[in-house]
Amino acid sequence: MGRGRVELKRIDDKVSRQVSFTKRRNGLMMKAHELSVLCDVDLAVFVFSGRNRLYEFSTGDSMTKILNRYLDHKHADEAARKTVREELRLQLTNVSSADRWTQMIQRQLNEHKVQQSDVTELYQLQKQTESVLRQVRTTKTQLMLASVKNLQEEQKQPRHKKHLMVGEVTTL
Amino acid sequence: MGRGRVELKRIDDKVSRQVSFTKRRNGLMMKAHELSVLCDVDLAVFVFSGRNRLYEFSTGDSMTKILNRYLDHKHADEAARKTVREELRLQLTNVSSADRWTQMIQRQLNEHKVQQSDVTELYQLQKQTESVLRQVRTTKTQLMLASVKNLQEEQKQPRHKKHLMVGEVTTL
DNA sequence: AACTATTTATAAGA
DNA sequence: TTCTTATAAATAGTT
Repeated sequence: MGRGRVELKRIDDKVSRQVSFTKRRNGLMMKAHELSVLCDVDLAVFVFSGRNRLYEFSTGDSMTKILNRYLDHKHADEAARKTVREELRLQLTNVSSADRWTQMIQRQLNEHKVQQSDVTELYQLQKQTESVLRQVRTTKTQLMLASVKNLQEEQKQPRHKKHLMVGEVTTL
Repeated sequence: MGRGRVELKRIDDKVSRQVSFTKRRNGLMMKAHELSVLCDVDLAVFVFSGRNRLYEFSTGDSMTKILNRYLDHKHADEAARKTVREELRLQLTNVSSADRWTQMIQRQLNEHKVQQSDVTELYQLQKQTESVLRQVRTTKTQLMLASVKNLQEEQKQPRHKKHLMVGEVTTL
């Protein structure tokens, strides 16, 4: 859909690849949204950029629910994993530390100090919250990438590590 | 991309909806594949049909493995994560100002603890942080609107310390 | 399941 | 980078 014919292989030119990435990523998300609305279905899309950024789209249901649904499909016939899955669902349903954290912050906002502050102060607070958000996103992405890397290595020679350190990602 | 214009709402006719679903689902998967190859990125797409059938695409089938791995390690990491959560909660309890909690969260993220938690949990944290951010923005907007209204009523000159000029509102 | 008339997406160019 | 445009590609309605 452009002036040239598209050959299905990695775009060599870095700039073209980046531009194409942005355009096609937006196109994909739009298509996903249209599909979900027009055909009344649930779906989810994750895209990881080369710069370790996560772009995602999912329908009404939270990503957590969609992932659970996905896992249900994947392991519906694996009895061995049923217990784990149930635990996961319980944990996700229950109030977690993150919930408590949020409630704490919201209480902070609702109580005295912050509401009485002026716009400039709130602007600072917004920036700080955005900063936290970026870190959470980055951490999440790094974790997922670490899983990928670990997986690749494990396919070559099995490890016994229980989990991953983010530091391992840097060599990707 | 067809004879009629597309209106973004659920297709009423069941047959048309099913046909569109098949066509657009295939299109979406194709687009996802092209994006991953052309731009050399990892991605995953899940689509659930109305009959709860799963259609998926992911690069190098890594997403399935990542999620499986996530489940596999859920048990092993549980104990350690619980400790971290409790620690985090205790520290947050003692936080009194917005600055303090922001710094606290950031330190938590920077140290190895939260980074060892799983992706889904971080996703929850992200969503909740976004929720806080929305609340901060709303409060800020309300304050700004109040400031504007105040300015108009006062018909005063240069702003008061806690007020903003109208022109500034749009840039915050 | 094929076929096209059209709309839509996007690769290049400006 | 953002916008414009020529063209390829997707697809809605039809057969």
